Amino acid sequence: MGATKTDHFTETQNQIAVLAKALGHPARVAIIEYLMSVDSCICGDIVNVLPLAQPTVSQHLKELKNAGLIKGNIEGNAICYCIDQNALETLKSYFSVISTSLMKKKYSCC
Amino acid sequence: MGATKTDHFTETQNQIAVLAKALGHPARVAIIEYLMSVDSCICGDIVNVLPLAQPTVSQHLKELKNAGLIKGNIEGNAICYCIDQNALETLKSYFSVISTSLMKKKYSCC
DNA sequence: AAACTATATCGTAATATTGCAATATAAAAA
DNA sequence: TTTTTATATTGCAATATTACGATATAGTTT
Repeated sequence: MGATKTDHFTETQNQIAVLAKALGHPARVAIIEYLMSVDSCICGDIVNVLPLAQPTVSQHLKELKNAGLIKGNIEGNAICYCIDQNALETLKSYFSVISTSLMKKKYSCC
Repeated sequence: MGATKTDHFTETQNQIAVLAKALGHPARVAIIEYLMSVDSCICGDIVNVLPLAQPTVSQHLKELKNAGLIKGNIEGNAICYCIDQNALETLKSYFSVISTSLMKKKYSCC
């Protein structure tokens, strides 16, 4: 069918999946890294940095925004995008907990 | 066209995207969480824990394995799956660096 | 106002994902 | 050896994603 059964999973599982899915494309990872590399949020530029056509980049930005990973403000002519710190913090915490917990267990049967 | 332009991005960008994509479905997040919740790696059970049919679960497991997030060993009748610590460590580090770096910048123009 | 700039949306083709019934495989138990 | 148990594979339908040309929108500059 192709439609994800969202309602069968926990809030957290769905939230992590949404964030992870948004980062499940190298272009979108590249966008985040670019937004990191510039000190403040940046208006424009993003299209010129990526090896993709403008509509494609626009679409990727939309997906990042829908997932809550970035925010965008209209700034006159251009649009100012920047990373949503909360979303990144969520991912950091989630994987920190898992990874740390794994190390404590020293579990390695495979 | 629908085919990701993998070759235009960095090694890291592609690696993170592969791992993130694998976690881009709540069922696969749930699988990781279940593997965490049991102390050692577990043979069987996974199908009974998820609200999905056996072939669907099998497919999700395959994707997690292809992405390098889990490992599987044949254990007689059953198969023993467990989390690949390295992959989780990679994700932890990646998001830690970004999140910490963001906090230092205290960048919040949007 | 006309031209330019930055970004979004529409339409569409190619491909990928999700889900499952049916079936295959292979080890274990009877 | 037949049956049971655990998992994988195949085939297929429904849907989603990726990419981009063409076009729209809206602010800026001239």
